[in-house]
Amino acid sequence: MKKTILIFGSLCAVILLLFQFEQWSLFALGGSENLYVIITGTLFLILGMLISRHFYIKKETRKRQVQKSSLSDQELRVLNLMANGHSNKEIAEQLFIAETTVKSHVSKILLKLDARRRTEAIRIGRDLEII
Amino acid sequence: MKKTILIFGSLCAVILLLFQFEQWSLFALGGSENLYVIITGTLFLILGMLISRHFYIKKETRKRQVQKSSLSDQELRVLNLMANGHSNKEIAEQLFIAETTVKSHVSKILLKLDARRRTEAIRIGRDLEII
DNA sequence: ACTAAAATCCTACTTTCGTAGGATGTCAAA
DNA sequence: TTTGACATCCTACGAAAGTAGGATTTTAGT
Repeated sequence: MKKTILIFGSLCAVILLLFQFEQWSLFALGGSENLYVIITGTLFLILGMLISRHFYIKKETRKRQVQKSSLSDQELRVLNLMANGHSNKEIAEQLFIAETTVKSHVSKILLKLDARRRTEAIRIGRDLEII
Repeated sequence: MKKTILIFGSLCAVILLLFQFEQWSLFALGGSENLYVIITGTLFLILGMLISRHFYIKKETRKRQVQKSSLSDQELRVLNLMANGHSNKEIAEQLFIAETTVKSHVSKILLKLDARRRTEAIRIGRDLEII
């Protein structure tokens, strides 16, 4: 939120500066209106692109709401390995535990995240940004 | 390719029209340079946003064409539904095809992406930015 | 028109995943 | 001390997922 306000404030400042520059250029450039128009237009063009870009980037990274999920540390580790495409067996090997234990963890993850499949759990985990 | 040329041509036409409008407004608005500047700037602003937007969209669609070289349209649809956590049965229902067909598609996806599990295929798809 | 790829469907089979329902041990808070 | 969450492991079963090896029909490119 604060970041948004800062960026918006900066943009307003830039706009004001541009207007200042225009007023100055009115005297400086005198009668050559064409050049003046081109410069002003170009500046606004750049500004427009920056603003557009800003909103596009915002749109992509808008889901920043990190919900503290009820997953334990180990469950989170399992979920991450799952999301990396590992099988229960592989996860067991990497965490030095039995495959049955991994299954227990997975079942609890599905329960806690209200998912019916590991792929759904992964999607939910991504949505909650806990992966 | 032809589409690109058409879009680019259209943009050039728009720019030329804008310049035309500027020349006209020089006479029409007379001494009120401030209003003139604001209008011109705004038009360029909009143009800048449109151009920027155009390139952003292009950037996204360019990645989509990388995918087309490997995965077919339907396979891509299946992969996306998979990534959303759907089962083969659910995917079949959503695409109005048989579950066996979905299995065929999934097998080909795994082959093409060199994955051994659907979760791995999802991860690879994300890495390749085709999801 | 011919051809290659895509899309559709199938049977039969193996493997992996997920559930149900336990048991045991640790460790921290009430 | 009791309670509860966490972590570990198990058997047995059913449900998905994935493989192998077909077949047919559309669709798009040369």
